[in-house]
Amino acid sequence: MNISPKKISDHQLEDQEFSINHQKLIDATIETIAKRGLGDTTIAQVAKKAMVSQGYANFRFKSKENLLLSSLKFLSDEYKNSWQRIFEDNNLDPVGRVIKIIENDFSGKIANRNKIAVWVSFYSEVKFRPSYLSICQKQDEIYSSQMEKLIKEVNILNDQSFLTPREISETYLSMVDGLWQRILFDPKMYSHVFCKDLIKKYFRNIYADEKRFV
Amino acid sequence: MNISPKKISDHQLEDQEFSINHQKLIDATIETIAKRGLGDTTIAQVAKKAMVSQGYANFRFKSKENLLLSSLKFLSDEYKNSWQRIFEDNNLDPVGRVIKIIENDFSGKIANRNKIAVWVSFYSEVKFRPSYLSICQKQDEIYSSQMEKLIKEVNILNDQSFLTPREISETYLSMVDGLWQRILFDPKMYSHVFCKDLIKKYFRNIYADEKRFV
DNA sequence: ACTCATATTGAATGATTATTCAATACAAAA
DNA sequence: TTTTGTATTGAATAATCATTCAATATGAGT
Repeated sequence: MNISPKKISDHQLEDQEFSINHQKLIDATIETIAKRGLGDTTIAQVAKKAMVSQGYANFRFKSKENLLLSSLKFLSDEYKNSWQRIFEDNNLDPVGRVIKIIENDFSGKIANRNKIAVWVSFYSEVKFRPSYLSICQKQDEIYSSQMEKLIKEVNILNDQSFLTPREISETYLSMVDGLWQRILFDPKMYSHVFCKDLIKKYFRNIYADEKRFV
Repeated sequence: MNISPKKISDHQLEDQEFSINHQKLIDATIETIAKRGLGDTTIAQVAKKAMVSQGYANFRFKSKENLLLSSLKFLSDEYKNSWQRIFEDNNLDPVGRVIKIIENDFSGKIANRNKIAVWVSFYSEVKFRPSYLSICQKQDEIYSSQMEKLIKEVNILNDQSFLTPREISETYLSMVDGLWQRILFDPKMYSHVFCKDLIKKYFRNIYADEKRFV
């Protein structure tokens, strides 16, 4: 892999959003990474899958690095939208929201093997590419703080004194990351039902009176 | 008499293990992956770090793929040795062993940022390289079953009826994977102490009478 | 129909890198 | 010392790819 980054302005970046080819290329990038891995993903393959010429793909995104970055951003935004909606849902009580969050984190749309493969590919490069880190980290901080706030609300309604909201939230986050990774190894064993049940049992154990954590 | 350099007998393969250069190259491979990432690791860099010629590195390991595989195997064995010893330690009672396992999983030798970076690099390729998967998976199965057995012993001595040993063990394993990954993002926040305390609190919550899980 | 600006192509370029192998160093035996 | 087998080198090779860009297509405005 040999990437020479080329910076583009924010304005140019916004203009990109209006092109149909822009999204076609991002989709093709994600599919290709999921199928062959980040290291074996070439512009030629992505362009072919998106049905544009190789030269065009490079021209549109200025560089391979930028295409990858845009794809990560897209995935990151998609995920964020899915949980943001739940945290802000006033029709649900705190426990109802926690359950929705769990269900979302292991829904077919989010926790499927292809998307996880892409996530893990980017994670693995985070240490070497500050641009990846900033996208992932920023999102994670928001998710993390929202989750902690939500647990705080749950704690008010359900007596629970030993563990702090921070601790419960961090435990949840690390379990999700770990289970996602395990889905890659053995998707049969780590089925969505298995993962959700495991996490719900964790909560059930903390909030013994709350029957909704089956 | 014309022996192809590609085919090496089992005897010769064992000889490899005794070669100083063999280990020098594996160490250099791990260092290079930790520093630059799997995708940007070249034979030339590894050879330079190991202070042998580029041609030699390839000759010795037959291919780059094989060098990477051998490095993964080495890391895997090193980790396995560290926990195997604890599971078999008869001087400790079950809870004592659990605590040692936690301490080992977040010791400086195991959970340092360089080694985690290498692990995650290989994990991210697992879906595309069956040879990586078989090494990682086999080890994980043993660890997993040993852990479950250990928790079973703990359960006998400490009253705990709601969660099965399997569930507790799976929760632990996923938390470790998740926390390791998080150490890559933010090693300051996810310090060894923080990680160990988080996991101990999990156990303390399950086994309320067991004071050793601080 | 013509002009001009923009979109898209695809072949050429140059850089990188795994792999090969003839040449050489080395050391042990004779 | 000479011979002989093994260890190691490093330069050449061939393959892969990101990137460039001159050429061409497209389509809107006149």
